[in-house]
Amino acid sequence: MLDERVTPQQRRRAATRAEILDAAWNQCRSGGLASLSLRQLAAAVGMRAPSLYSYFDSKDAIYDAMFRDAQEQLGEWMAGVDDERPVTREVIKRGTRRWFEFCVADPVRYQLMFQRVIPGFEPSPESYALAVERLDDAVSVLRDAGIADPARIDLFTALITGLTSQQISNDPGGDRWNAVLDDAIDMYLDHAGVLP
Amino acid sequence: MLDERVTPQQRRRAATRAEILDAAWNQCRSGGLASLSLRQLAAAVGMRAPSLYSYFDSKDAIYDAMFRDAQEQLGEWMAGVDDERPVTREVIKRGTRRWFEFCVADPVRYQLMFQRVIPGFEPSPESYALAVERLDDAVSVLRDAGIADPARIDLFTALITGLTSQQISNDPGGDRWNAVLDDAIDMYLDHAGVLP
DNA sequence: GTCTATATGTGGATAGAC
DNA sequence: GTCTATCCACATATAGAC
Repeated sequence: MLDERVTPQQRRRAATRAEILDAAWNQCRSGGLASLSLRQLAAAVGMRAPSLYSYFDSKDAIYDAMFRDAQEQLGEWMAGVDDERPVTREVIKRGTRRWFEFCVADPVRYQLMFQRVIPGFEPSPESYALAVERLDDAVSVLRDAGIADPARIDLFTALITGLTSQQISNDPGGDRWNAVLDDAIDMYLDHAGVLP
Repeated sequence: MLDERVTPQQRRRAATRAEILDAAWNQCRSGGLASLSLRQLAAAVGMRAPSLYSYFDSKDAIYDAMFRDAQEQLGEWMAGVDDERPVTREVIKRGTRRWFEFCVADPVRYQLMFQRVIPGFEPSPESYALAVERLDDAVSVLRDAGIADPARIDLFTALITGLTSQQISNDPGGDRWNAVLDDAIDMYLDHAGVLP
C-alpha cells in the first residue's frame, strides 16, 4: 500500500492473468476441474505451456487464483443480501435462494469452492479467508434471527449444502431441490423456534 | 446362469481381481481417489502395468469395479436395518446413523459412490442399479412412515447427504455433524407430521 | 522479462514376443 | 497371462534466444 501507482506493464500483466484465468474456467467447465491442462490452457491464450509460469508459479497457483476468483464472485453476488435487517423468514429465504442460485449456476465452481476434488490442492490462507468471511455473513444472519447454538448452525449448513449438492449432482439444470428450498427453511426455523 | 460350474482358472482369476481391487482401495485411501496409478497398482500386486489389462479393460473399469464393490458393501452393511417394521422414529434414526457411519468410515469410498470426482468416470448401468436398490430401501422406509410425497423424500436425501458430507469435509474423524443427526431426524419428521 | 526449445519423469494404453 | 518395448500426452523445470 506504500505505492499504489500502477505501471502499464503491471496493467498488461494483470490483463493477461485475467485472460488466462478466464480460459482456465472455460476449460474446466467443459471437461471437469481435474481436466485442466497447462498445454491446452496456454494454447487457448496463444502461448506455449512454459510461458504460463511467468504468470503463475504452478498449476496449483492457477487453481488458487480460480478459488479466490470464485470467492470474490460470491462476495459480489451476495452483496447487500446478507445485510438486510431486521432478519425475517423472507430475508433468510431470499439469501439462501441467492446462494443456491450462485452454486447451481456453475457446478465446477462449486466443486472448487466447497469440495476437495483436486488431489494436491488446498487454497492458500489468504484465499481461504475470503470463504470464511462469507460463512461469517451467514452465521451473523442466523444469530440476528435468534439462533446462536453452534450445533443449530451446523444443522443449517448441512441442510443448505445438502440441497445444493443434490441439485447439482442429481438434477443438473433442473429444479427438483430448488423447489424444496423454502419448505426446508420453514422446517428449520420452525424447529429452531424462531421467527414465528 | 446356464452353467454355474466354476473352473479352477476362474477361481484364480477372481482371486487376483480381488487382490488388485484391494490394493486399489489402499492406494486411493492414502492418496485420494484420483491418485490411482496403474504402474503403482501393478507393483503392489507384483505385476507390470500392462498385465492389469488382462484383468480389467481400463482404469475406469477398475473404478467401476470399486464402485460396485462399495455398493455391495453398503448392501451388506445395511442388511436387516432398512427392513425393520413397524417403522418408528427410532428405526429411522438407527438406519440413518448406520448409513452415516458407513459413509464417514471411508471418505474415499463415499466420494466414489456419491460424488462425481473422476473426470471421465461414470458407473456402468449394472453397478448403478445397485445404488438405486439402496435408495429404494430408504424410500420404502419413508413410505411406511407415511411419507410418500417425492418432494418430501428429496428433502430427506438432501438433509442426510448434507450432514454426511459436511462431517467428512469439515470435521474428518470428529463427530460435529454426527451429534446433530438425531435432532435432524426429529426436525424432519415433525415437519412431515408423521410418527408423533 | 518473456518467449522458444529442450530435458526429465510421470501417466494410460497398445503391439507383439514368449 | 505376462512380459518388453513403445507411443502419446502430461507437469515441471531449466537453458538460452531475443
